[in-house]
Amino acid sequence: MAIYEYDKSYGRTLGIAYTQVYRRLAKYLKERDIPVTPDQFRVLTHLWQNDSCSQQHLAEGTNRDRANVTRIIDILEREGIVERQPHESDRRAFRIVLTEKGKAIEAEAAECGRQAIQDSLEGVTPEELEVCMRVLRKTIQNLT
Amino acid sequence: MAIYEYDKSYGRTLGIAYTQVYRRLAKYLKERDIPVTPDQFRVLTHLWQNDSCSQQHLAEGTNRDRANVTRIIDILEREGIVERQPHESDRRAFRIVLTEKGKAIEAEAAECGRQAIQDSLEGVTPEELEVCMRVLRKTIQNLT
DNA sequence: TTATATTTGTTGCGTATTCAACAATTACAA
DNA sequence: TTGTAATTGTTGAATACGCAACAAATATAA
Repeated sequence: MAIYEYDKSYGRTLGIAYTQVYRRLAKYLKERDIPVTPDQFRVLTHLWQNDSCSQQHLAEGTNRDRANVTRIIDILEREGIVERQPHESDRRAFRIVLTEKGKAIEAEAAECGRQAIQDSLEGVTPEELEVCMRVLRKTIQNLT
Repeated sequence: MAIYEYDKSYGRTLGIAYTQVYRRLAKYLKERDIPVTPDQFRVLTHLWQNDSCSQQHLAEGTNRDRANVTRIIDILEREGIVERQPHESDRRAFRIVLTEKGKAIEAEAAECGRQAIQDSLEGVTPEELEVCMRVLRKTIQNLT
């Protein structure tokens, strides 16, 4: 069997590219003293676009499981960034709402995200990016 | 400010695509009763191509830090898949070597990897994949 | 209405990840 | 050669992730 170059495979390249973007985002957030990790950022983006949704909804929207969301909300709540409020009609669920602090963070945190992505795409043409995004979306679709 | 669609960004799409491939690989490994996680798989691929290297070398080759490699090697050693052997000329370092079991796993595990990638790329043309890989490599280069 | 199934969130467990600090060893410069 | 760097691996702490099991609440079927 010919040697398979694992480290040049699609899966590996994808993994390393993602990790690098993740670390860059973490770096920018830390530099600006925004007390949020990239994973928490992911949950927050969903809330910025969709405030006061349930943890279940957050889990679906961030491609994670409920247990995970429980713990991330625990931390965000401890940091005073979100609050758990009772759901009006379903006593199993919470409504996760942004606090003022949580809302105030958005502009700067979003700038970190934009900057990380901009860094990562330097020298890439819009056409190349379009094809790349299409492939990534296709991958997601194929595996979902 | 216009609403920024975080969930359609390059960073998010990259993250979700990677997670999906990761989960698919985990699924295939589990189905075949290969006692290795995708993260351990990553370390193993490096050893299959480059046996008996140091943990530092493994960390560089897998885009992780040394602490991480220490713990993954702990697990792989406990599972009887690799062994720590003393380095001939540097008493700080180990040589990580595959056991027979570690070598025997390769064929089947590699098949899991290939299958996961094949699943993820169904319907993607070679030309599209080429562009996508170029963008991903560029991202890695930009952020390294 | 009542019994059963499903949904929502939580918790335990094992693994993964980064950061910072540390000891032992090695490399290097004065 | 001796004192200072740097390197290698380890550990602790905090966060993250997926899976399985669980209780409480809700939905649904008999």
